[in-house]
Amino acid sequence: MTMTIAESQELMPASREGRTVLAKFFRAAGDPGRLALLAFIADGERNASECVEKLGMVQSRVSAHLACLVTCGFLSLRRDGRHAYYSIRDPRVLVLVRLGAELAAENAAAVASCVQVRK
Amino acid sequence: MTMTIAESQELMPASREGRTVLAKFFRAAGDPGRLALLAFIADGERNASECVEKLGMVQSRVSAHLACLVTCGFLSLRRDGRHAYYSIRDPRVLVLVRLGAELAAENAAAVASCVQVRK
DNA sequence: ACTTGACATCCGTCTAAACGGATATATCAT
DNA sequence: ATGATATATCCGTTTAGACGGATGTCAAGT
Repeated sequence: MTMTIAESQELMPASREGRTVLAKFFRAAGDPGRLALLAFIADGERNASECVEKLGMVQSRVSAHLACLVTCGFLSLRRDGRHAYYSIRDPRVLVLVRLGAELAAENAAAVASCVQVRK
Repeated sequence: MTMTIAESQELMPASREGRTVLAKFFRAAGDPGRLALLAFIADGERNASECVEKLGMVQSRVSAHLACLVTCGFLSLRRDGRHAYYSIRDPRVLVLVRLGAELAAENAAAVASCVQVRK
């Protein structure tokens, strides 16, 4: 059985549903507010109010974004009393974001000009 | 000057505009159709009609998706006569997608259930 | 028990963006 | 020159999703 180099390690799920999940995962990273949260929390565990204070987003937005990042596997949640503490769930999350940042930065002008993804 | 481990290598741009670009970049990867195109083209250089034929998307969609992937630095474009040939622009693109696929797969059920990112 | 503070959820509004059909452009063949 | 084929662009329609305000829930302090 022959296979190309690209095939030799599976790139992504072959099923439609698998790709849909992967697309959702990437879109979870595809919001500036959520990226700002990731960056802030990458610095160390943070609770929700610290995030609100630091990022100057309204509390309901921050809460929803954090919930999204937890559900999609970027953050983990630890509850303590009335506080909710968020931290990076897996170091690979940071690897992914760094790699994306690297590739995006090399193309920043072009990416910024993309009309399909406008904002 | 002290810094945390997370800070020791820059995670992402600190500026609002930089994060916006990064968010756009991730959203370019955040569409099932574009992911299917990436997977197909990862197998080897393809022209647009091959993509249309293989993926069963309408031609206008495929064309727009491919343009987006080129602009955002996922694919490179080579023109030959009336054909447009697309290939993966940088092996790191595949690394990024694989890593995303890995993380998404570990959380597939949760990701699928995320209400912030619905489909 | 009541209040306060932390967080989550609901809701209406508005913009982003996916979609497919139609059309434009450009290249090649005859 | 004409027609056919490959790709790109335009457009209207529809859904996804970001946003902030209001409200709900739940734990701690008094």
